[in-house]
Amino acid sequence: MLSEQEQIRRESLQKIIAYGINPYPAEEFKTTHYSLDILKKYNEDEKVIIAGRLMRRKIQGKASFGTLQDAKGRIQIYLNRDVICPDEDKSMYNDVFKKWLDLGDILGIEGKVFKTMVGEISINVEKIHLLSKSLKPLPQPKKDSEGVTHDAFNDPELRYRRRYVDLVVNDHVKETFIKRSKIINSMRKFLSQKEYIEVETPILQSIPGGAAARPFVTHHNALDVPLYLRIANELYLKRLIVGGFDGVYEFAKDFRNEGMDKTHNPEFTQMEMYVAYKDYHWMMNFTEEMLEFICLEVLGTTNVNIGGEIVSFKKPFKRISMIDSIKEHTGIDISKMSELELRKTCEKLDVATDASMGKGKLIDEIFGEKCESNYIQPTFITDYPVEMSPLCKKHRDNPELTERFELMVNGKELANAYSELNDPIDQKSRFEDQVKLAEKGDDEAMFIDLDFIRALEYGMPPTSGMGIGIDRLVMFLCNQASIQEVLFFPQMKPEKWDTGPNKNEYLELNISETWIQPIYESGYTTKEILLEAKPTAVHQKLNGYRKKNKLDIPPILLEEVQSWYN
RNA sequence: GAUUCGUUAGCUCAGCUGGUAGAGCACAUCCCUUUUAAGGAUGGGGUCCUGGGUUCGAACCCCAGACGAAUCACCA
Repeated sequence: MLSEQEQIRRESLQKIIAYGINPYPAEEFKTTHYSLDILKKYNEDEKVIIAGRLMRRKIQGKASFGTLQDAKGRIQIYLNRDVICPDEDKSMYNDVFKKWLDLGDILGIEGKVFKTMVGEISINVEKIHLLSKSLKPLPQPKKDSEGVTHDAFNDPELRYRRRYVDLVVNDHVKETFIKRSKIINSMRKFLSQKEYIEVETPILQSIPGGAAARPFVTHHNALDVPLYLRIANELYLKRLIVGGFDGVYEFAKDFRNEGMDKTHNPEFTQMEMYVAYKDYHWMMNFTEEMLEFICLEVLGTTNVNIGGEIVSFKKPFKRISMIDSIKEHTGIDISKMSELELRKTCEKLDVATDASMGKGKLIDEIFGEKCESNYIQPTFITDYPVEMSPLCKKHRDNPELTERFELMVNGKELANAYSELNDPIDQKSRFEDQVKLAEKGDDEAMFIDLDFIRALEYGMPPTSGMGIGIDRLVMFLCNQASIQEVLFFPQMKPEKWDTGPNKNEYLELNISETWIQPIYESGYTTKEILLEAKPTAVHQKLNGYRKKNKLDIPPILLEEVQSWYN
């Protein structure tokens, strides 16, 4: 059922076609300017051609004002009847513009630049072209002279499901996504300046490796094998290092079949990179250099407002080992503790544990509970317990630790990096430990990837690798608290659509075509629902519907309704 | 997964103690040749998320469900 406004727009569409205008023309429309160009450089009487969406219209007799919104901004247009229609025939203004065009229509405008009496740069329209008719009314937020928005389009569900509307109507949304693009470009520029190679690796993987997470499963028909959407691309990028590239990186969509919240979406973007002959100390320097570069290039400053805190991305960032961090925040030195002592410490600190947790997991819990959220300013946390990191090289000074760092910003993980494990024998035994975890029921334990082991057996140079969450980085640099604000189309439950009546079902009952839609619209959406109702009630409801919608058909007779029930 | 909140016109939202469904913008008609959030006048527009229940009577109370948001838990 169309709303009144939608019906009116469809009627206007018909009138436009009857008048001889194609509402959806095929031809290229050549523009000379963007709105922004005209506003930036005022050239009185300059002839311009622009295209965009009509966002405001104010008709005042023979003159009208409007606002045209294009990809770069908005500009006011002025229409005078006798300028648009210099001849006798005034229908282009009186009918087409005033009656049949609507807010939201895409128009091409030819005219001359001028300033109104109030001094606003505008276009005096000489010719108007309909480029696409809009059949659904847009929300109409208004900004007042103090910059306060009234009637903002701000229902999150509508905004995410109809992002196209959100983008048309909410300027700041577009800005966020433009900035996202700039951040990614800037990172790519930085990596490419180092002469690393941008690569692409499989998204469909038969063994989902490189991280601890539950995968999405799919099936390949021709090969008749299960395939997984990648949870990471780490193992493939390392194979390329084996193959002799010194530096590779990939901007990768990864997929994890886990819970969603304001920092997690089932598909998300990571940039992973691997560089041969480096270690995690080198990678820390590299990471802070890269982030500083991006901030300066995109924002022009290293001071970033994140949720009201000023966070400085000026290098160097603070570095602290996990054990020292725990010492700093709890006053307890856990470095020499046994598993039992750690468990007691957890109890004392009120950190929840369970029996399956090993030494490493216990340490990680303490850190997660007591330390992590304190790191607002960028901080490298280094030297994680070995159980947590099956793909990471053991620490050169302490075999219980690994050469790993995570970069914490605003209490959240932004990046994760290792001195990569390149000892195939050690790697195999770490994978086997994961298999044992899986057998114990850990559904996030890693799969064993024998081909990856084989690759390491051919020899991988010492390498450092790093992954950085692009969505989170964008959230930080755009000061957005929710991942949904930095993804065009965040994951949502599928929308339910009213697909209309199943006609055959009604025809089976000998119901005439003309009454099917009214029956459906009256709430009898299936045969079963209709047959459960009383014929007299249906009869009344249908004639009520006929009257209300002013249907041009005779009222239905009770006998006819009753005949459906026999 | 738990708890809380929300769902009323195209959009943003009111709607008291259960008693005929409201406003602003948008839309339509008429008037108006430079408006600045929205010139003036008049008018049309509703599956009050869905399904049950209570009641003489439900947008409102009760039960179940759908969708969304926040917090927490789980998870990187």
